[in-house]
Amino acid sequence: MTFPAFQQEDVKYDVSQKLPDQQFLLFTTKEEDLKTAETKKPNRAHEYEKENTRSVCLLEQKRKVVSSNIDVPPARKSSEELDMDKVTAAMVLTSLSTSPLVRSPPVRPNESLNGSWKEGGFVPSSTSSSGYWSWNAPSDQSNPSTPSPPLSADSFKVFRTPSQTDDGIDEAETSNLLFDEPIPRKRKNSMKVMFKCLWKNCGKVLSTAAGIQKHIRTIHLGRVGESDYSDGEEDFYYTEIRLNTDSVADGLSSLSPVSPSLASPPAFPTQDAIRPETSCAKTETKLMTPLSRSAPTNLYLVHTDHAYQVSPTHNRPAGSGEQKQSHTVLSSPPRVAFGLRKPRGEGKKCRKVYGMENRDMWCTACRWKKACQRFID
DNA sequence: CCTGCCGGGGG
DNA sequence: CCCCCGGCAGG
Repeated sequence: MTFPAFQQEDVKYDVSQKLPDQQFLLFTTKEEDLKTAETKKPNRAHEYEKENTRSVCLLEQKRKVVSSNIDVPPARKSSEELDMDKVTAAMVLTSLSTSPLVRSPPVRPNESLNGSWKEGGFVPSSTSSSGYWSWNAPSDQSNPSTPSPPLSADSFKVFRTPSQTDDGIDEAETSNLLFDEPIPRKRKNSMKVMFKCLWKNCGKVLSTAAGIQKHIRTIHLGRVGESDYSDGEEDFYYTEIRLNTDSVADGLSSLSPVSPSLASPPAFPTQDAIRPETSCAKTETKLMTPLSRSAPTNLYLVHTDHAYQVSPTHNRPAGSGEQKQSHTVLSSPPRVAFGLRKPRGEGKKCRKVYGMENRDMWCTACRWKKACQRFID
């Protein structure tokens, strides 16, 4: 009698906070559907996938709704963050409008060069719950001053004259060498790496990846309780930017068709692409958003991340690959460059797993003779 | 050989 | 879009 109200309140709050978990519900439900369907109609496997994608979108929307409806509990921000915010916001704007952005070649932790992932494939480590984040969290902690995400400097590759394939390899190697250097000696002074929130109408800029992630997590995703937990989603809503504190020379040099010296991105391939599936992977290892794998691999050749800077409005859904393209561009595709096929996955594929007889159990991609989405290497 | 899957084409 | 499949290329 006296506590009903209290309880209600409690529940309400709980629900909203937990919304993200809805995802699992969706999937679970779907799975059941699938199972029942499986016994009847062939071809549902692929529908399952469709649904899956849809679910993700749904979830996405829900989150947005939640984050805007709920008055997100005052996320705790460090005063540092706040200051950064203001001071840099202006800088960012200026720099954005003045020159093309140049991503700092992120200093890659060795692990990423030969870790559990390779060439765009990313195998979530099963040993730790945070495995999916191997690049993100760790690099952040150990390297507070360096950008962690696979960021890229973008554009110049686009200007390169399409040369033969060997060239690509060459470049990749060169890049790798450069990684060892602390930083591309050319222009590193007075460069500040910041992270900008891409959430609609936000544009917050923080100095650390961790900071921006937390920001997104708490403010936009409405995950307040679990400040540590991260399914990687935040990464979709921020991008790295470089602030030139003293000149514009930077922007110019980046435009120069001949500045391979700069193009020294960590061999950090399409890992982002995996991100979308990260959450799913937890429960459903075999499912992932379409394109997540193949798209990025192809796109990084063409993409200039400007589009994304300007219109951070879109969400990750299907085009997951694109969203993060900005980060991926600079990263030199390991040993593959232009027109070269990607190394070909080696893991089991639908065809092998289910056999020709059960073709209808294959993932859509496999059925279409595309890169398998279910058993990613 | 077999197999993954790109590129391209048809509905 | 969704779907197929020729044919190339790695193993």
